[in-house]
Amino acid sequence: MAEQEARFVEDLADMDDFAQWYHAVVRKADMADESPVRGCMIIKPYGYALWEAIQRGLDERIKLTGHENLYFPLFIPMSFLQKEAEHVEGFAPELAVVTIGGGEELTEPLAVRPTSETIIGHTYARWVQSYRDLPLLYNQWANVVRWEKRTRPFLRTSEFLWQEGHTVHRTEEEAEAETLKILNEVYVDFAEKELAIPMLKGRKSTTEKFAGALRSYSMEAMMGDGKALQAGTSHNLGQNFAKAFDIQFLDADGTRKLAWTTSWGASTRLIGGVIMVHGDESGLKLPPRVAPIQVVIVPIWRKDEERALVADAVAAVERDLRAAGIRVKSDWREQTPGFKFNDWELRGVPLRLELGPKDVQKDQAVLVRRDTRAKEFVPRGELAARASTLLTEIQQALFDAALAFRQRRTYQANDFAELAARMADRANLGFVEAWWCGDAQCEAEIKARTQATIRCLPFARSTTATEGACVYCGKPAQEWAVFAKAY
RNA sequence: CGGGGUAUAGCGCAGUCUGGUCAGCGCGCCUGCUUUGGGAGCAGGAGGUCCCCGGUUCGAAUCCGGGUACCCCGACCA
Repeated sequence: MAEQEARFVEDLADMDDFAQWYHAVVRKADMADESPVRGCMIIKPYGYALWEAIQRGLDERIKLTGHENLYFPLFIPMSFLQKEAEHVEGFAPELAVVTIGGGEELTEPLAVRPTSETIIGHTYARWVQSYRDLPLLYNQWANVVRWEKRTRPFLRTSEFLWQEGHTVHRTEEEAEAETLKILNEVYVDFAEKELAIPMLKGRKSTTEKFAGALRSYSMEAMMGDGKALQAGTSHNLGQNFAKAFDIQFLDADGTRKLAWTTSWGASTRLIGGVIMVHGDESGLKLPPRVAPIQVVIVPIWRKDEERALVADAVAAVERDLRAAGIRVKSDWREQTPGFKFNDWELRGVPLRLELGPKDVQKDQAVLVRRDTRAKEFVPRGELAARASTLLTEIQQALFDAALAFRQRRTYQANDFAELAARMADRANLGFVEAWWCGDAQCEAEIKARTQATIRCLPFARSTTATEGACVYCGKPAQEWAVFAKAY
């Protein structure tokens, strides 16, 4: 028995080997499967249900902030990508290109979209005539393809699912406001409230910004191994794409003006984030608000009469919970309760409800939290209310735990030696805040020597000083930067 | 794309060095009985182009050549 248990959890127990643990969770929790195509994954129902929850949460916010959904084609003429110099340089190395269609060589190769700024820019140029047409606030849910050198399930796949928003504005201020609104009111709000992942918000350094953007902003999350995950980006594209695709409008003053555009995206990578932020040695821990199953009912019985008795009680409880808006599932598989307990913990279901003959007798049920494993006996009539309360508490507890972890693993460095030491301490890896002179050279050398990149120049600084010495060169610096190793 | 590792049943593996009763084990799966409040037991059973293509040989999971995919470490990126 002990041996079996050891064998069952062997891959998960060793969280020190985080990469191994991650792969094991993805597979054992039935989130995804491998595909025959390099770098592409099959998202299984349980993983896809989580993605659907993410889509719902983001889509709702995207629409609340005034955007509409539409859809552009998968293929983009190669010439479109070449119109914005920085953009093509950034994406050319990872393009998949179609050269044959219907058995015949195409006159112009078609890129499988790595992102849609170009084809959308081309189209927006026709849609925008007057300042009265602005702003254009559109979003699309799509798949994109980037031929990545190294892939990992959810975190980096050759094909991935995402939403990409593309907007056009009359003024620079309006475009900047849009960019920040998306970051704050859509991405961070969703990630923190629904995924229970605390986010660090900030601006990207020039090196790290989107290819073709004027300024990029991102939200960065700390994973369980202390590495950073860029979880959502919002770009102020300035007039770069408007110039490249000739998006102009006649303004109220009678002059033709170049428009200002933005783009922003969040992807299936968020699923990887949920796994790596909340998971533990028993597997996944899903935030209740996005968990495909919020309460799993494990019925317990010995004899047939008991089973019938329990079945009635389970059906009634299931109805109650469903009526309270809780996503519930009863597990009637022919397995022992112990097996099911472990199985659902592995899948990260926030609350387990045990119901056996003894409970039917006492008109109660047992509720067990996934996060703390705290167990309580609850009278039948109070189950739905208590479950709702617990789900809310778990949601908050997951966020609090993640925030506490990030705070514990966030350091400051005064000089390069301190920064390097932090990045070398694998067991306590995390974010390091430090002054940076703004020189890309310093940024590059830090990266070469420590693997750490500037995740962002955070909006909220943990120092009141406005100036310091660059962590690398020691020269006067005004930028407060967050360094980390990243996925 | 460089360096390292791996590919044998759904999963995890042994066998490969030294070619020939070598198609094996555990878990899982199916059937039956007994079980069921923290990963059940016994009995019987099903399941494999040994990743693919080519070569060497009387004979290849095993040796040689070439692919493909996955994992790890880098460089590149949501």
